[in-house]
Amino acid sequence: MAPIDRRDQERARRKQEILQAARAVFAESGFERATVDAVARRAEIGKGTIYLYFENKETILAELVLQALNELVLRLRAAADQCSLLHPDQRLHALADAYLAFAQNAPDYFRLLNAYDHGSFQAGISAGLREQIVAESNRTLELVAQAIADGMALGLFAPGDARQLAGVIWAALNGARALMAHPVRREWVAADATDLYRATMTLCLKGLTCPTPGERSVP
Amino acid sequence: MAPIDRRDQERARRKQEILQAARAVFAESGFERATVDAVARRAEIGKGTIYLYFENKETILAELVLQALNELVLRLRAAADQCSLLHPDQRLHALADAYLAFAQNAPDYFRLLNAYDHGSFQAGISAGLREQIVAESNRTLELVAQAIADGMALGLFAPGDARQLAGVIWAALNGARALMAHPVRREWVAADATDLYRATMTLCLKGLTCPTPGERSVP
Amino acid sequence: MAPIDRRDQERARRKQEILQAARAVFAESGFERATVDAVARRAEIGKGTIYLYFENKETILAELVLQALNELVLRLRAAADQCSLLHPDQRLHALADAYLAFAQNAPDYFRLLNAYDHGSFQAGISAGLREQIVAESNRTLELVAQAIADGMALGLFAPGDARQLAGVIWAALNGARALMAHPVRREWVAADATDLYRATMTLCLKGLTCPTPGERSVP
Amino acid sequence: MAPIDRRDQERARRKQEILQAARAVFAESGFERATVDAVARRAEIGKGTIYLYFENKETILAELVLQALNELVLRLRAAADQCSLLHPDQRLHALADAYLAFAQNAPDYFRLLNAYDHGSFQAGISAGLREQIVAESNRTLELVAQAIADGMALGLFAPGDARQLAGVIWAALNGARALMAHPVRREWVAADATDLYRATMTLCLKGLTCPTPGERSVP
DNA sequence: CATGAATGAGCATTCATTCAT
DNA sequence: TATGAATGAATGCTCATTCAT
Repeated sequence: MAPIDRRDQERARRKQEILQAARAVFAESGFERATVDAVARRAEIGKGTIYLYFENKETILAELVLQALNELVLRLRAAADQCSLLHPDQRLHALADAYLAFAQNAPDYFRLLNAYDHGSFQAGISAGLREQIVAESNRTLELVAQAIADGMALGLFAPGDARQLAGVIWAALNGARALMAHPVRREWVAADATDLYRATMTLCLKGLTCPTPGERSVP
Repeated sequence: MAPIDRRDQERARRKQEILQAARAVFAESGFERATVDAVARRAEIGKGTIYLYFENKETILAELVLQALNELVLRLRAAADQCSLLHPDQRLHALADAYLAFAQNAPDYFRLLNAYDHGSFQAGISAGLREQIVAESNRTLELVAQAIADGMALGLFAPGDARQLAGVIWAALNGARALMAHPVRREWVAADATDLYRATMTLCLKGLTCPTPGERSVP
Repeated sequence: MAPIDRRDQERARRKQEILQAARAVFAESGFERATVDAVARRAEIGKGTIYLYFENKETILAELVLQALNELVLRLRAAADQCSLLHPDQRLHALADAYLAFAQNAPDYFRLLNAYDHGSFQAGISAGLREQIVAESNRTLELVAQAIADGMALGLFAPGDARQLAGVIWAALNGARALMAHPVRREWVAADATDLYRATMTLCLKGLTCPTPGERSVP
Repeated sequence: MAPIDRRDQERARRKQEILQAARAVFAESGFERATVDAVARRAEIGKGTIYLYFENKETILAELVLQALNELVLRLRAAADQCSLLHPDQRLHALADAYLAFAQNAPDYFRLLNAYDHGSFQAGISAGLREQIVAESNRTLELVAQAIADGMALGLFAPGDARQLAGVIWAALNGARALMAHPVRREWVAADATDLYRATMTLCLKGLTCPTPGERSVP
């Protein structure tokens, strides 16, 4: 291993350390309230060091978001692949479950995704990074759209605009998750978060599904 | 009218002026970036005066949120009342439309609702105010739940947990709106925001509806 | 005296206090090294207060420079007026002496003038302020040019471009002052600063003067 | 050539490379704003390496200043030598022209000289270096003083303190150059920089010169 | 010798909140 | 009651210098 390799590796490791520290700090205090100082303290490095690895506070967030999206897409793809031969219903359920699992297992990443979606970070983030995030973000929707399109092709789902329906379903899942993230509303609904989430997917699938020919053609 | 009344009235009017100024300023710059100074300038009063009417910058937000919720509930109730005798399907569609209309006609209030939901404002807001907000917020869900319960009672919707389903539907609508608020995703979905929103409600209703007896009992 | 007047007066007084504190601090450490904190401490006020009176650190410098120039022009004009009826030679000597006196009595102001001339403060200073400074700065040269023009009109000085000669003389005086400001060079020249300064003016005047007709036409 | 010599040579070359890089960077951004990082990048070496060759950022400036002075003295001496047999008037003109040429051909060096004169770099620069700079700086004045002394000895200039007059003339030239370096004042004077500079020298020489005996003793 | 990663003091500026008038 | 001047803690970011490799 050449020394250059070692140095690059070391550099990448350090960057990861900072990112993980930032992930924790941002999750704790929210991006706006979090300070670079706090990130540095968490990473046990000097404040200036952070600026050797990142242009900006905002760039740290963006890189974290990209990382989160990578992880999410990975999980979604794994779920989709595993169910590629099954009924699209099941594939969609699997995608929904993977999404929920991600939100539950990596809640830090999840908050970050939301924070990035909400805030307006046009300045400070390089165009390339922004594009990567958009691309990766779209990939999640594409996996859902593919499952729907497959279902339509098989005549299991009523024909329609797969992308639009993917949007609807993804939005519904997201909404359900957001709803249940609020303790107050969770209390009002008086249901388990996972149950409500599953109910959402079930409801959507019921709306999506073609009445089966067998049920229709009563002699 | 006693002088005390007059004074109270004056005081209430002043408070409203500040709130409306804050509403405009918060909408323009976002809550975090908005400054109390800007609110005072907008309201054409002294900065210190604001603190005679509000404990905090956060309290201003909270009172605005309460106002926004009041307005929303008013609209939703109006929509529900107008459709109280019609098919619950139509009542739910009317609620959804009223919600969307609110988001479009009072975008300032809407941003505020989201900002409040997102931020973590535990400190600085009095418990009483927080409770009022929670109560008013729940009222929106109750209207939806009522429509669903009525539909179930009439045998039009499959029996189930009305609150849970209200949560699901409300969440789906909210998710749809949030999805289409993002230019990037709107582009990907390639659909009109209102269309997707309606499609969401339609999908949910399809999932909710009992197959009609008439359709079933084919002789 | 209306309260508004009093408030304005108070405000102006405060501004002056800050300016005088800044004058001292800038003179001590130089503009670049001086910190706003130090100015605040010197003025015995909070750091934020400074920004109620000035946009910028640079604006403080600019206002000080304007003040310095006002003072300088005042002194030069007084000197010129007092000698308006005498020989232009004497008026120019008076202007030079006034300039030197200013440099010696208000050395803080003088350093500031130099600092401003040297630094590049395009940003941060309002256009209006910049223009005022330029105008006031030119006024000093105009007084010199006027004296020269008068001397030419009287046939005492050889005819020529009064503005150019004013530039030459002013530059020479300035150079002399700058030279003697350096201890090292003062030592080398081994002359009193004031003597060298006067010698400069004398030399210039000798170069300027027309040989008097009476001395030439010896029968 | 011993290996030690080679090493010394190599070291000197390296030092020169750094100095030339610093010269460019300082000229571009000014000494205060320039960063050691930028110098290192320009010199295509590591940042730490610079500190193997120089104690300080300030020392780099000082060594550059010494180099600039060496170059200036070289040029002045060449000009003086070439005119050593001519009328002292011409020698002084030649010195002035050489000075102006230096300012125009090596503006980087010139800015550095001014920056050094202006800033207060007592700390950080070794006493020895400071002394060298003083010595070399004085050498320029000595060349002027010599020309004046020669003129006095020949009876061409009125007798007087040659050093003092050298100071006056040098200061005048310097002032003229500084005046014309300012766009605003150049505009006011409405003259070509070189013309004004020459006019300054001419004026000084006129003030210096003895009325020629032939002109006086008209019978 | 050469490197460049790491450091942390330092800076200009902002802003929610207080309080004397 | 209304005001707005005053405050100072807090923030993101820079950069000369050091030091382990």
